[in-house]
Amino acid sequence: MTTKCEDCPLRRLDVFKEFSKDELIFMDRFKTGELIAQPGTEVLAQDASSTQLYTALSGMGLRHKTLEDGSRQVVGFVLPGDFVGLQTGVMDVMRHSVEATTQMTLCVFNRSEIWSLFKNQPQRAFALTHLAAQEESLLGEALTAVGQLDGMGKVAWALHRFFTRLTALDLNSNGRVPMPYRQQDLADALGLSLVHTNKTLAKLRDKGIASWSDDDLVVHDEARLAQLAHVGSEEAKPRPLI
Amino acid sequence: MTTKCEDCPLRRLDVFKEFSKDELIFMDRFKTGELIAQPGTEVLAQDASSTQLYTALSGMGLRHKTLEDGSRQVVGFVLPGDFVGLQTGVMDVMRHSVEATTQMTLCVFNRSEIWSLFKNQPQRAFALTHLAAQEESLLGEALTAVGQLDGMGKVAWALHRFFTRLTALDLNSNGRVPMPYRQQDLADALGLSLVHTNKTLAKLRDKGIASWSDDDLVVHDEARLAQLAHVGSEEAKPRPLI
DNA sequence: CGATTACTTGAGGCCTGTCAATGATGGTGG
DNA sequence: CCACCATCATTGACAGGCCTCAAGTAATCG
Repeated sequence: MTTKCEDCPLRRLDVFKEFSKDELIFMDRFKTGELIAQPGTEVLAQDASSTQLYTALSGMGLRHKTLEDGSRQVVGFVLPGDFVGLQTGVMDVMRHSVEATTQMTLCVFNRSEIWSLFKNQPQRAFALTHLAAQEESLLGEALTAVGQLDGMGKVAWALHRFFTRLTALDLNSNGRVPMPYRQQDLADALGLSLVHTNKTLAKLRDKGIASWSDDDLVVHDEARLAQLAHVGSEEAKPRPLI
Repeated sequence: MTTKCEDCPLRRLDVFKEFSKDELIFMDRFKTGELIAQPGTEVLAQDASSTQLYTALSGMGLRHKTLEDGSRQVVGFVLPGDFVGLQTGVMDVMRHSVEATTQMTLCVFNRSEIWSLFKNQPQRAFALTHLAAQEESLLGEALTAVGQLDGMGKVAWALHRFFTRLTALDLNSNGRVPMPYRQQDLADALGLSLVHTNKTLAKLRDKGIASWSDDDLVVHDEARLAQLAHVGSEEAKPRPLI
């Protein structure tokens, strides 16, 4: 038994734009099922094409690229509401892998239906493009953090962004959000070594700014964290959900 | 007197997908004029919205983000055929600035017409999304290079990617392509200091692999450059032009 | 011809990577 | 129930790649 789009819990969050009645009906036909991905499972593979596209409904994962020498760049964290598979949807192949770090539930769409979305549901097509632009924006921020900040800045940036995104998803309870990743994942996202990432996290913990352990991130001083991350305080604008 | 889309020189290049007769007619109505941007001019400003979107017709520029402490991250180089303004088109504001480094000619579109594109020209809307996905892919590669490679690798990656893109645009004459940027621009793109970038370029020159001076990049040993950049040899697939 | 911009080169120091060892936890099989 | 193993987090020591500071050259411009 799968969730009907009408009953989708994500849809009610303020971060997501509202659906018209029409859109809801279309989405319900567009959605062909649900996929349960176990932790460690690869949902989409780099350099491969897929006939299916997904929207994360619950659980978390990450996007990463692997170089031939074995090093790995984490290019993003997949949270509920994120669309995955855009690249295979419009360009044939994925340029990065997507893997589940916790158990994930994903809404499944057929790639072959993408065209009908553009042809019959311009609003939904626009939403898809909006998400693509948003993803581009996110990657630009990540590139800026990795390129311009020092170790402390990078780690602070990542924790702050994560905290903000999770808070928008209403997963923040008293300054605590779930963060079910390994330190190695964060290190690979920031271009830092595992050791240095670990020591930097220890500093943030000792200073009483933020502490991350046992899959939970607790932020004690958000202002200080934002300052270290060199980010202002922008509220999240509503984005589409697909 | 502006170029008609039918006569657009870019359209004939193999990198770009072909237009249908219908699309050509639509694009000609969609295009409202041309903008000549002088070197150093800002075409689109970070955190601002614009009523106009552009496709670069000739000349080169760059996209960059500026932090409040003055440091700058170059998030991309704008070449002929590149669409700029997607973010302001679908999300209101730009998250980076776009500036011309040479004189540029840009095709101008009205942002308000974007919706008619989605409503009446699903093929063109799809093309736009394709470009967005491509841009995301490019940023993912840049992030991987900046995050995982050492100084030599980063510089080699940038030169290789630049050389490949310019070659696809048929701007390669005997292993020489125009590269009208400052070393500081490259440094800001790679998260390296100007000094270190300069010394790394000198090494590549001394080894006879590639030399960049006087706004021209000459690649003498593409295979070695690709190896240093940790990239395989993938041919460029045709992409849409808007 | 002074001022400005960009490129080049050397010297010194620190941030960050690498190596290595230890602890903590959880799963597994005897 | 307890060795055994695998994974992940933690900490110290050391080295090196890259940054910063600084000075000098070359080219362009008003």
